[in-house]
Amino acid sequence: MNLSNLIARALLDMLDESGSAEIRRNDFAEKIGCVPSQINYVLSSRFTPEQGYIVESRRGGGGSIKIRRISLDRPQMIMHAVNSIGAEIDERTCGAYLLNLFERGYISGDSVILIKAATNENNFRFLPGEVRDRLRANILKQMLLAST
Amino acid sequence: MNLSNLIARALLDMLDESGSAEIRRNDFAEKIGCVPSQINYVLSSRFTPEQGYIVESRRGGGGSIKIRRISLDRPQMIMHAVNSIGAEIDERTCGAYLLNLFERGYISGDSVILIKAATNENNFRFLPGEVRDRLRANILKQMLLAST
DNA sequence: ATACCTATGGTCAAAGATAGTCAAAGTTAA
DNA sequence: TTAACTTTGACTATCTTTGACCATAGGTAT
Repeated sequence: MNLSNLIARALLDMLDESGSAEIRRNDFAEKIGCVPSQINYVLSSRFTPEQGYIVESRRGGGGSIKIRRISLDRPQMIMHAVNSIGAEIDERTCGAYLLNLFERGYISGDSVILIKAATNENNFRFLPGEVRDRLRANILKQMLLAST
Repeated sequence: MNLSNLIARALLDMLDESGSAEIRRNDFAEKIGCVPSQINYVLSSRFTPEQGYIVESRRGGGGSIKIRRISLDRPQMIMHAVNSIGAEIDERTCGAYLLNLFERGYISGDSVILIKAATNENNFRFLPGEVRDRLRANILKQMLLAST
């Protein structure tokens, strides 16, 4: 494992906790065991806006580097959908959500097919009716959040 | 036996274990006893997509070459997997199936992510333990059959 | 206020570490 | 004999690591 990957991994760990991370370049470099400028290299090669991150920094005494995951258009839309789904959803409504997201270009056709397969009522037939829609909501939300 | 066949044989041996192999070109060439570029020759003459392989590589420090076998009989393989899954499957075993199918090139990385999201134990927490693995097996099988 | 000092982070180019390409030379099989 | 396949190495492309030098913010002495 090369140094840059190590650094990226460490930053990712910090980001996982809250979606943002703040470091002091020199301290962090020393902890990792690299020259400070390598932190810049990693940031510019693996934490670009294209890759979904915003990096801000301040120089001088008390300076630091802040990294945030940004919400592109799509992630925001997905989050909005997930939040609006609620605790239960029936198969019909689930299909409507998927069609809508697909038509607006937020999820791929392949994803729709897979999600429909996962949320199909047939998978749940052996379960009591009361829990099926709740289960479907859980699965749907998880899959939307995971979809590319 | 010429060098290229030797190299191909060595790669095939590595691939047999999991359907994928990773080498560092220079090290591997030295072990075999050939110039590094000959590895490229072997890859481009014997590990093409037409022959059922995907080759990916990365240059620079820490770089490497990855080789994956893809399948020419995906439908059969998927059916075989579906049939061997049985009525119940736990999350761990489910992950193993997915990793195996992915490494052999039967399903895409995107599909793996979606299927894992759908079969995650967290989705089932509110259900009694006895039904979770049965439910997971249903969903997994449906999704495998639906996956591209 | 001004000048200076110190503590940060930023930039860039060179060196290092891999892998890729291509064409010439060698070998083999039809 | 000749066309296809193999082997080699010089040159190229990409990614990583390092360090010298630059820029900026805040504090301190005058």
